[in-house]
Amino acid sequence: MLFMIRSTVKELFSANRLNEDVILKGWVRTKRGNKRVAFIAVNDGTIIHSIQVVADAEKFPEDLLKDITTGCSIKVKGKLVESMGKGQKVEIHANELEVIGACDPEVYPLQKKGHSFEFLREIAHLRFRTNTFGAVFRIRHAISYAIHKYFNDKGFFYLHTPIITASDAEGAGAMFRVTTLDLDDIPRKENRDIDFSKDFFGRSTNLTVSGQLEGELGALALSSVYTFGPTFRAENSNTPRHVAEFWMIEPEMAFHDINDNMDLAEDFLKYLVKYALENCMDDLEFLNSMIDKELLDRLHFVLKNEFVRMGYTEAVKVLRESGHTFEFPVEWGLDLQAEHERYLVEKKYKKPVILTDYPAEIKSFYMKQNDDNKTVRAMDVLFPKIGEIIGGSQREEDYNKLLNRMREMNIPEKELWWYLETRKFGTVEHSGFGLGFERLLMFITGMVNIRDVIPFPRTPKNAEF
RNA sequence: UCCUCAGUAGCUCAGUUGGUUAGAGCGGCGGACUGUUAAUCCGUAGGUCGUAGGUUCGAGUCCUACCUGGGGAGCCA
Repeated sequence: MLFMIRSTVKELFSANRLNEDVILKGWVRTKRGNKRVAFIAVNDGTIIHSIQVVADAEKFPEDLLKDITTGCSIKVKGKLVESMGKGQKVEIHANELEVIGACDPEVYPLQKKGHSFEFLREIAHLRFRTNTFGAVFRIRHAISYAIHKYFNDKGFFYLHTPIITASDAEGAGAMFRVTTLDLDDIPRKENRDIDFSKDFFGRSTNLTVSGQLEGELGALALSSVYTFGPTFRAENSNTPRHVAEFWMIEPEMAFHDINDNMDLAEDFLKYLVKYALENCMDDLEFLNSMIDKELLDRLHFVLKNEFVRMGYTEAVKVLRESGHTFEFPVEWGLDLQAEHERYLVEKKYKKPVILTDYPAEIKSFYMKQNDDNKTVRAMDVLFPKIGEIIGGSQREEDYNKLLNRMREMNIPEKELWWYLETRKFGTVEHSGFGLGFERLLMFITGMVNIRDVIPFPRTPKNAEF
């Protein structure tokens, strides 16, 4: 054997390489043993499982074995053999060992034992090396891929909507300003207003809070498009379900009404859950055993059951007749509170619920107005434990109705002239929704804090790493 | 932003009505053990008690402000 390439742990466990000489590189999770033999668990992140490397003490200098500590990176050359011990089928009997990068155990923060997620957030640069976060981020990748696959297979086009936007008209939340102005010497107009004509784009700009409006432009030519990109909200939100920078998937479809929209949302979510079950079982089983014993049951349950679909008006009726005492009032015209949504999803129906046809006053200007002149074709998908995972609607395609609504809600029509023009030139019925990628991941992984499903969470007062 | 709980060793926590030298488990280190699985057993080091003020003879403990984190609410994905 003149030349050998490194094998990953995943390959060693899946391919039939028994009794072959192999090279392994990875990071040491634990080392056990005695004077005669050392057992080294090596993980390279390709799979949740670590592989056991067995080193006979007599074959290696004492100092070398001493340097192999939790966290260090090593190269192992040896033979893949059936394990003599219980707990693993195969292991590597080492012939050569080399420490690639040492790791001082006095200061290395990760221990063999479990750590709190709060602590691991403070060492986000190292938490990838834990079983839990390895699993979460492998799943995050798999679901990202599945999203593209789903839409591609359905004939959707991936549309890149802008990250920097000049429109702050949508009202989806507070925005982060993008500027190159000198903050120590801000140019002012005569009336003391900031003179944005001196700014990079010659106008005020922000980070996007949604690609929807631009997505609609694409859909009204390409039929079906989707976006999948970063989204920014400068809200001072401090909850386990909010981050300032997150990833959102926003499909937008021409010739689709609200029912088509709901069908797509349900099919899409189920596809992604199914994809996880079919492709990430190792990681899901780990999460199920260590994080959330009901995770797999819940995933299967969502697949098996149809989502409940009901109108806002009916939901209000159900809540009022429930006999349940709520802290906040339930009354037609008021927005539903978290406790109300939770009652419907977790107590009453015990499955995902899609609510539609909300009062116009509590929803966005672009939603299609119903004939009752009171409600709009909004659609919220509510999930157990997570709450609103999708928000969407059929869009108002009637130019005059849209314009009137914008005036009523003080949306600056001049800034959105391009949005209005699509209703002037060959308008069609269309719909879409926004899925919070991290919220979906919370559901699929069982993680209860959104900061633990995104590699580097951005929250108020925290932009470390 | 509001409500609420918390901050003590590397980690997770205990610390009584304020009282003398602040404890445990885990992890680390040293040793024992012929194949271990979160190994086990013996030994050992390790602390500006979140920060700044204040009350008191005396503060980890009480008070005030601030910082950070958790949970709940709002905003929403």
